[in-house]
Order: sequence, then C-alpha cells, then structure tokens
Amino acid sequence: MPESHTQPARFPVTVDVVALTVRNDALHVLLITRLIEPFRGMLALPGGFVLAGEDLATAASRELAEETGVGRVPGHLEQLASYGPKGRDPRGDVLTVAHLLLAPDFPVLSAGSDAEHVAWYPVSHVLDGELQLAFDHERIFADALERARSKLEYSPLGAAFCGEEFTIAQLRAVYEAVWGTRLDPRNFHRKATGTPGFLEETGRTTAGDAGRPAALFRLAREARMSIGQPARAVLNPPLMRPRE
Amino acid sequence: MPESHTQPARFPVTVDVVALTVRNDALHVLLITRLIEPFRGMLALPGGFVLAGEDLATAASRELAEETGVGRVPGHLEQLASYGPKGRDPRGDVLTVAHLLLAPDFPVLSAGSDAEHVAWYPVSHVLDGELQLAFDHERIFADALERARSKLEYSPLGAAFCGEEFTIAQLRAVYEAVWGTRLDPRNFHRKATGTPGFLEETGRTTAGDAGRPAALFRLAREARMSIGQPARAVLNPPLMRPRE
DNA sequence: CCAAAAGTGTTAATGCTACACCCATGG
DNA sequence: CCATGGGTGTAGCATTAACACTTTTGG
Repeated sequence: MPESHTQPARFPVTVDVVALTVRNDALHVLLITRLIEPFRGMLALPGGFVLAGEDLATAASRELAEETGVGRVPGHLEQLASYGPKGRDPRGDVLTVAHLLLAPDFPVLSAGSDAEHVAWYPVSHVLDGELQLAFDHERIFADALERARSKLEYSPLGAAFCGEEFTIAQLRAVYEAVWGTRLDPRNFHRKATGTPGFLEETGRTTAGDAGRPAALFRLAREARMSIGQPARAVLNPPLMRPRE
Repeated sequence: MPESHTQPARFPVTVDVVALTVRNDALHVLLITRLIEPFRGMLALPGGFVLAGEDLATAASRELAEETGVGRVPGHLEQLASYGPKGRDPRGDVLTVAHLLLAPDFPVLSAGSDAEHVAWYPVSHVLDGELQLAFDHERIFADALERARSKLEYSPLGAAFCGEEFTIAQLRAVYEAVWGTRLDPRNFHRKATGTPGFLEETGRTTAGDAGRPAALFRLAREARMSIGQPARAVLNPPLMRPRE
C-alpha cells in the first residue's frame, strides 16, 4: 500500500446484497423497488452506503436488516466481489462491494426503512429478462448465482437454505432449485449422508406428511462453522452438478 | 443501492496485488520493502491508491507496472477480495481491493517507481513466519494462496505460470510448486493431455536437455480466453490435489 | 551402452449412475 | 391394502492411483 504520486481519490462505498432463498421449490432473490431517482420504479439489489468506522460485513447485514425489517438476518453471508468505481452510477463514481446471502425463507416486512418496497422474486424471472435490474445489478446477480451454484458443489452451504433441522429431501430440493436440475433421490441420499463431516442425525423424524417419515438432520459441527462465519469446510469429493 | 439516513462516508481505496510465480520449482511472491512510515522497513504487497476515473483492474495493473518497471505485466490478473475499511491502516480507514496475479517468471526492475525495493520472495518464507508482512497483508496473502491452489484444480490457469509454450513436465512443476505435493508424472501427463479443451499440441519439441525431447504445448483457444480475461473455462472433471 | 526423462499400457480400487427393491406411514 | 415418499442393495461404467514398461535423446 505505497503512496502514489497523485492525490488519492476518495470514493463513496456501498454494499449490495444478493440474498437468495428457496421457496416453493424455486430459487428466489430479494429485490427492492426504487422509489427515488436514479432508476426510479426499477428493481435493484438491497444495499447502501458503508458508514465511517464500519466494516463491510457489518454494513451488509445492517443494510439487510434495515431494509427487510428483520432483527437479525438468518443464513450465511459472504463477500462476493467489488465493482466499479467507474461508470456504474450516473451520479458519480461509486465503488460497491457485493455480498451473497444464502438464507432459509424468511418473511420481509415490506415497509422496512425508508419506504422502499422489498420482496422475494423468482430468480427465473430475472434470468429470462422479465424483471430488469437497475445499475449493474444484473451482472452482479449473475455472478452471485454462479457463485452460489458452484458453492453447493464443494461446500456444505446448501444447508444454509434450510432451517436448523431438515430432511434429506428438503436439502435435495435446495440443490435442485439452485442448479435447476433433477437429482436422483436415492443417490443424493447416499451421498449426503455418506459424506463425512457434512450431516449429523438428530434422531428425530418428521410426521404428518404422506409416505414414510423422514429422518431429521442438522449440519455437523465442523460444517456449521461455515454458516455465517468465514471458515472453510469442504465437501471432498465434491457433490458435482450434472453438466449440460 | 438505496440512500441511507446518514451521510455517506468517502474512503480512500487501494488495490493490492498478490503476484505469484514459479522460479526454480518453488512458488514465489512479489513483495516491496517499505521505505516510509507506517511499517517502514517491512515487507508488503505491491499496490497503491485507485485514482479518480479509474477501474479496479486498471489500477491494479498500473500499480504493478509502475512498481516493477515492466511495460505490461504478463499473466492472469483477477480480483481476489476486499478488506476493510476499518482498522487495517494506522493512518485511517482505507478500503483495499486485493488482486491475484498468476504470472510466468519475469524480471523486476528494482528501482521501479518511488524508490521502493521490489523482489520475488519464496512463499515458504512467508508461510513459516520468517518474513513478516505489513498491514493485514499476511491474511490477504493467505487468502490469495488458497485461491491460487483451488484455481488450479478446476481451471486451466496453471498454464498462466508458464510462457506461451511449455512442456507437460513444466506444467507439472507448476502444480507441484503451488500445491506443495509431488504428482505422478505419468498420470499427470495423461490427465493434462487427455482433458478436452485444455492443451493444444504445437508440433514442436524441446531439445538439448537430458533424456527424450518433450512435446511443446500451448493452451487451447477456449482456455486461453481466461488468461487475463474474465472468461471461465472449466476443467471437468477437475484435476484434484491430493488431500492431506 | 547407460542414464535420464518422455510417454504408453495395464490393473485394482474407488466413486458415480441407474434402477430394482424394501420400509413405514396416511388414507 | 394401496399410494406415497424414505431409504438400501447392487451391477455397470468411468475415473483414478500405482507401477511396469517402452521410447528417444545426450554422453
């Protein structure tokens, strides 16, 4: 970090969050409707300016909490990448540090902070162009989706979409929704339960649904560290998504 | 990117680069010796402030070129992650966007820009604590190393450490240096040459060394896109590093 | 001819895919 | 007792790891 010849410029820095969840077996993304210019009336990723004395992860979860009206945002938050500062905001050069949240479905209290409408939207509607995003958020969203998809292969973070306890079928539904593929239930079951350090049996089972009750699992201790925290538990060999 | 209640703070933004290369079969990292406070006399990653109107990748390669005295920096440059802005620089809150460069061995012209000594250092000396880095650069370095190691598994970027043309043995030496493991030459050869879309035969061979001459290869067209550019060619199935 | 490095063949172990089959529950 | 989903067994295929062996050069 040596000094440059030129005066160091100072930039406004924002955090934007691509929050993903699975509801009704479909992947959804959290979007706000902008009520002010620029891009008034358009959809955008939730986010906001980093305040003085604040860290990136702090800013990201603060903004999310403010805009969704949730006390503490559940799930796994991680940094994605930074974009800019050149030419991505008509008002001037703004650097944004994008983040990725993988979360269980949680209700958003729409009139969160400053009258910006927040809601979950199906990812498919963004991908097929039916919903358009402001700024360069479409690109950030695409990068986030690719990151999420590849994370499921080699990390236990698929479970970040589930609650504390979940069945193998629920976990499989996550993989199918994120990857957009069908997976063989039997082979998935074997792979998920057979991977050391991934899942832990709770001993309890579901009841009330059709068919045989399913055993409930939770993330194993070592894997649980990586939800919300930077630790790196790894699935080895990876759970590979089918190619083309 | 909605407005916050508070006045948006403005931050100085730097780019830091973890430049890696393989020389003498050992992984090396490019470091500068700081000649000014803070951390005067200590080693640090090359980098500097992002200028007004500049993009992150531009700033990173500009700083690298300035500090090494090289016209155009060779190899593959990609963004790693952002750190800060809180509490990482004693002079105040500075956000840094770290980058990763995988490059063939190139000479650094030491009196590059503003009298900061630049040189390649063995990665092992940083890992074992013999060399200590300023700021939070030790952590950034660790993240970069892990990124480089995993990139070799599923991307063709190992070739970014080689020149235009290279033998399979040279490529294998890269993998061994980065991963710190030995690989079976025969199996590596088969895997490297047998992976579709990875390598392309040039038809030419080496001469003058001991033993049978080796065939020279270059990256296949589709894989070459990902050197220096954001494209994502993928090795599938991955070339896995041995675990523990 | 010998040493050295490049490159090929072969075999056993491992992991994955596909699918037959059994298990446990609700209606 | 049947439909529904949970869960296990197993055969065939692909990939890998280990290593014997052949090829092609320089000395």
